[in-house]
Amino acid sequence: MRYSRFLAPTLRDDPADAEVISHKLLLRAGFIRRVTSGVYDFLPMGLRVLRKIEQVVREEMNRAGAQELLLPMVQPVELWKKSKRWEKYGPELLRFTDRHDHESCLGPTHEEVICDLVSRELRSYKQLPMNLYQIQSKFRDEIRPRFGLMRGREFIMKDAYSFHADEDCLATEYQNMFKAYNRIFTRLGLKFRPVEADTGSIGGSASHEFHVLAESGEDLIAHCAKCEYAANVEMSESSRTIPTGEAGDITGVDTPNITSAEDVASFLNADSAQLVKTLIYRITGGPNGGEIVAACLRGDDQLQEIKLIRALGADTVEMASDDEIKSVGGVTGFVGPVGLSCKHLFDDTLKNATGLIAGANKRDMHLTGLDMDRDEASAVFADLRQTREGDHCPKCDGTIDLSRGIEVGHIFALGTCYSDPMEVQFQNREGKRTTATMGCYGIGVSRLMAAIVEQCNDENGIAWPAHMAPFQLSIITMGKSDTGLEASEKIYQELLDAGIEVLWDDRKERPGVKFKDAELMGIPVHLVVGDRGLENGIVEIRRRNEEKKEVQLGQILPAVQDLLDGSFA
RNA sequence: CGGGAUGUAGCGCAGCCUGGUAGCGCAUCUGGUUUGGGACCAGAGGGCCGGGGGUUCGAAUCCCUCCAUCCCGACCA
Repeated sequence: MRYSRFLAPTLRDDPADAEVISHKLLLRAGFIRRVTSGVYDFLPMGLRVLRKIEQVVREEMNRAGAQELLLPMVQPVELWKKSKRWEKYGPELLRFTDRHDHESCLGPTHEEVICDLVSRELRSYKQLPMNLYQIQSKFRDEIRPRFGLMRGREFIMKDAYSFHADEDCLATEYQNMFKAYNRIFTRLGLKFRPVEADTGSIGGSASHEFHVLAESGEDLIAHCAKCEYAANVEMSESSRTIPTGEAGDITGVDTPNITSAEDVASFLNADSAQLVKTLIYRITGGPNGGEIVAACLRGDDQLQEIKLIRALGADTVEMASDDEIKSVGGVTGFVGPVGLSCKHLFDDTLKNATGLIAGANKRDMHLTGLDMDRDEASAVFADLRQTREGDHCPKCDGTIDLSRGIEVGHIFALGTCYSDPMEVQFQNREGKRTTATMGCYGIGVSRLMAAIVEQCNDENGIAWPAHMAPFQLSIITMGKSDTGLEASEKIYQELLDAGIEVLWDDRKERPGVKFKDAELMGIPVHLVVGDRGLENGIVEIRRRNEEKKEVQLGQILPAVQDLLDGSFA
């Protein structure tokens, strides 16, 4: 490709509204442009990288025995009503009505459509197992799109769906996909970690997320420093050492205008772990919607809302208003479990605890000497607290570290939660109609592009792993004499004929501009053709950010191939 | 949807407080000089100052309102 004819508009300054490095660099290097909130153009340069990522994903999925197909983006209301998700999915599902007054939606995921297809074609257990995947645009009307490609509303996803005659077969395929995902992210040159995950709104039994480790990640990952244990903090189990409190009688103490756990603890000269923090929530979705509940934790722990939601069997929860707190007998700032009329859940760390301090549900007063076994004998316990750095690993005697991660893949063992309502059935060996068991497996392809940049960048721009770069090599023609252009053209043709992806910077720009752009775009090998070298029959070649080497004109191809091979090491 | 910030040329910004009819750098176009790491000189094009309403003789500037964008929270690949 000749740069003078190529749409690759680079910017000298970071766009002001880009926050994370991948967003800045992808905009600056001319890979993407924003069209509207959470929706992007992929320019020629960006598409080249996207295609390479897709190709790695495709190769590994095929190798793992999955088969590619392509499902529609527009999906009819009937399928979503059948799965009950037309009601459940919420505003992220973009719905619209066509000229015939028929309701449809843009696919945020494809369980409905694939189940519909498979239910019509599947007859016998002999056709199973079957794993079908596609690489396609998805649309989710996200509340807050951000960070460029990291969280778009329209994005490109690889989604795979497997169908099985029984749970054992699903478990085997789940492991197969787990391994395939490890190969994919390894080939993409990423530092990543598979973690145990919440099954979330998709539903199902087992689930792992694959996280690229990066400071800009939106998720928190708890992982053991010693063993393989790793989990999203939304569900990570861990324990902590807690000082035991002195047993005693319940006593009311004045705590004028002192409300926060830390302030009460220091006022009473106690450890904030001895405080019971009581948070009042309203269940906002699910069968028990509207109910007010209390969650009680150690004063120095944070509530993990996802855990609360799971413990309650709710869909969503919200912090209760002051009026709602009052309605269950609480006083904002001085809420405690004693005397609250709503259902309350205690964190596991409060089991058998003695000498606790809690709000008295009276203004300016707390209770001391609370004893769980004596005063809350019928308490219901659950794991509600968020894992903290330094906690004990649930699997070994190691300690837990926290890292930020970008979720780039997610695999689910679904069971029959979709195939059942969607009636994906087959005849088993005994001739009986049986519902297929399912798994589903997603990779955020466009998000991966951003994640790679998050890990692979330096002060000069994007440092693509060589096999992900938009071009393998850039010819940088110096000066303005015709000899330089003519020599460059010959070299360009020679390299193209050898099957090398070449960007020839034939623009009438000064050398500095060309170097800066090639480095910004992350092209791994630069070939510099200048009058000075040509007089002596040589050109210069070098890898991005490395020392240059001189090469005889006749030796260019082998030298280039040598450097390119080296780039894969 | 809550909290915070910002909207002025393709990109980055100044001007706003203290109203007088829009400017700088980069980019673009023309001519010239340059040419081994984001050149220089001269000239040019490009703006309903986010939209609407108000105050005023006069609004980018003050007031109201809507919209958009970005950041922090709930969602997710």
